[in-house]
Amino acid sequence: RDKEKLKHSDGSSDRHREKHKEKDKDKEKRREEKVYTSPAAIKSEPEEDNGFYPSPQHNRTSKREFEYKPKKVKTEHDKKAKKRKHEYEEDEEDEDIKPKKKTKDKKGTEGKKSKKEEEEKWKWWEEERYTDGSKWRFLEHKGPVFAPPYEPLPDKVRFYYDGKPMKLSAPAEEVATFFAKMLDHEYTTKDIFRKNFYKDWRKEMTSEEKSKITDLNKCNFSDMNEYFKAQSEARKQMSKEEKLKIKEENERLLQEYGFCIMDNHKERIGNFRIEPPGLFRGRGDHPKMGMLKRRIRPEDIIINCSKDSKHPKPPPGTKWKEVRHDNKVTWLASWTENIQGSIKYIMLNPSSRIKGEKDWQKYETARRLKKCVDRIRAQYRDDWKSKEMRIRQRAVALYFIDKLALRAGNEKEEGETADTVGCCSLRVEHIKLYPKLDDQEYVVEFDFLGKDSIRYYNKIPVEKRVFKNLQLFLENKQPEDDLFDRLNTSILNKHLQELMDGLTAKVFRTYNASITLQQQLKELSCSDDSIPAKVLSYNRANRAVAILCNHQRAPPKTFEKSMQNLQTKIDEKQNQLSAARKQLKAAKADHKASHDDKSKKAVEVKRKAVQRIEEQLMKLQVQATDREENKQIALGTSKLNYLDPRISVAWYLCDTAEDVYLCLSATSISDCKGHCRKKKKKKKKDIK
DNA sequence: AAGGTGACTTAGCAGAAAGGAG
DNA sequence: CTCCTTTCTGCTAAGTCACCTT
Repeated sequence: RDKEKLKHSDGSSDRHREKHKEKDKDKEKRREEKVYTSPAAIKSEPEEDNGFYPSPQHNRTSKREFEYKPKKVKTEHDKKAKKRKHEYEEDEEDEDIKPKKKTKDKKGTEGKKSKKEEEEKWKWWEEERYTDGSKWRFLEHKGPVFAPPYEPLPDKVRFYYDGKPMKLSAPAEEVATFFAKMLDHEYTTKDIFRKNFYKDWRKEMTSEEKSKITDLNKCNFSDMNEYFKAQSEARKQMSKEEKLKIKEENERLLQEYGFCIMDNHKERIGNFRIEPPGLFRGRGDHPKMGMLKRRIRPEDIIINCSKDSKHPKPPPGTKWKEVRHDNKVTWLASWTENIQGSIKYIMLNPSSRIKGEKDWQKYETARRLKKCVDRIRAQYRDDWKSKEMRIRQRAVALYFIDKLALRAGNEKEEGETADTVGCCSLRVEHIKLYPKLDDQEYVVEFDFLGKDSIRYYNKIPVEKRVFKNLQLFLENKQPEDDLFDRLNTSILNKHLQELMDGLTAKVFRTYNASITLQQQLKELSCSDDSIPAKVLSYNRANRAVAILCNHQRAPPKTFEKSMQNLQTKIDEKQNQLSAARKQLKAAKADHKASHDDKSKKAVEVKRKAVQRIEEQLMKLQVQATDREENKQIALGTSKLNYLDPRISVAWYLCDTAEDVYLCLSATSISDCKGHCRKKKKKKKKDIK
């Protein structure tokens, strides 16, 4: 039955629903009597492979409530919840969210915890999505939290110009403190940073200050810097009570401003605090580093909420720039930032329905790509032979995106941002061709800065046709010319859209990341591995993905030290082990001599001890390996954005590939539980 | 087609919080 | 309980991509 549903689901998704709008509306009317709208059965088709990362399945059993009654968030909702049918779930979970109430009396961490549980209980994935492009029907929130106002420095903290103390006006002083706080950072030694800072700082000075201060090199911020260091030290030394007070205040703020109501549900907001003013810190060689990021006022903020909601109030004596009611977007508030002139948004937390749906959709698109990726690959290989240059370029670029998981590479405005590239924006200078390199033929060397100015360096052998094409693309070009001069992301994505509905360049990254995890897990792990071995296998699989996607990190500052510590522990353990082994040997000898019960028991005891220490040693060694391999690799990003969680859950929960297959056609843990009942209990609590 | 804009996802880093050893 | 290490979270920059205008 699952498979039947599975076939129906996402392939037809929005378009299908669009066509059947009328029918949908009709169903909506009948919602009262019939909650369970099961899709028509469609012939099942055997899956062609081992079932990893299979086709999608939707298991939506109820519709979103369209008529919103603000006053009745909980009650109405609860009634509806009861009507829903969840065939797999356990009773304890058959409850929808009930905003607070039972948590109100308990406070602090307790309250937080149970709130989380409540949110988990709303199974938005079992409800219908909007099909008309709207994102919500009702939205109410309290608006953003502004950065605290500037507090002038105490008089004893001095700024010196040309060796003489100088009292700055509040606006100039504030900007000076931004610089003073960063004194230890190497940013402040960079020319561009200093130049940009100085230029913007002058704008904040009084005319008197402007005429006095003419050279940044004569400014001495070190007294201010000391002061801030002392402050942060004092913060660390605060008493427990003081710390608790701050924590409570933060919690209060979170409770008041950190949530909104969207369509009957209380949802966590992602970033409800407005970014405080400061000096812009771009990544890499950014031409705007050091510029002043100005303070955002209520007059800069556009509020978005529903008409029939209680509108957020601007702070006393201020007004919003605008209040609008646009339910085609998901943001609650926005403002225009002054460095790049781009818009910043306040949006919901990833735990929210609106983010979760999008995330799910992303993986469903990747699953659809899996079904037709062979066809697409065959096509681009064919296109390498095209008579048309633009098609060859498109095909080679797509090959890179697919094989190397490169980003699309939009054009960017020169001089506005750091000079970074992606696939379509690669320049001649970023690749080198080697007809022969060591024992390999047709090797391409990539060396360029990608997103966040992270270096991508890779040497890979490519097919002869690709190589020849690259040679062709390079003909008569200068190093700074575009490699793909007949291609850009919009051309590429238009082409991809024709190959598969919803296909864009980034889908290849998602797909290849997830499929790599799956293959690696299968390859690296063994069902009866110990837990530490499983952890290592998982991390290695995760690492393979991170390497594919070039997710790097600066080695942690304490890396060497913590590695040494671990090595010390390993050495100690090894000593322990050899001591234990000696004792075992002695006990054995003793037993051989006496053959009595007592000595036999002693042997057993020693044997157990050896075994235990061996296990501990192994655990430490695994940890060391893991950490060493992870030195410069960031696993978090792929975990968060590229790996379909169903793959991990299925792998963890199941002992055989067959189990994994079954679990992957499930859409929820409760489905999975049905397949792997035995393992469920033991592992359930670990799975968070 | 070119260029600009808006909305949304993806990214690494710093500091906070949690965990664990002594 | 304290102190240090490790892990998690918040922050916000930097991408992608659709859509609009000219």
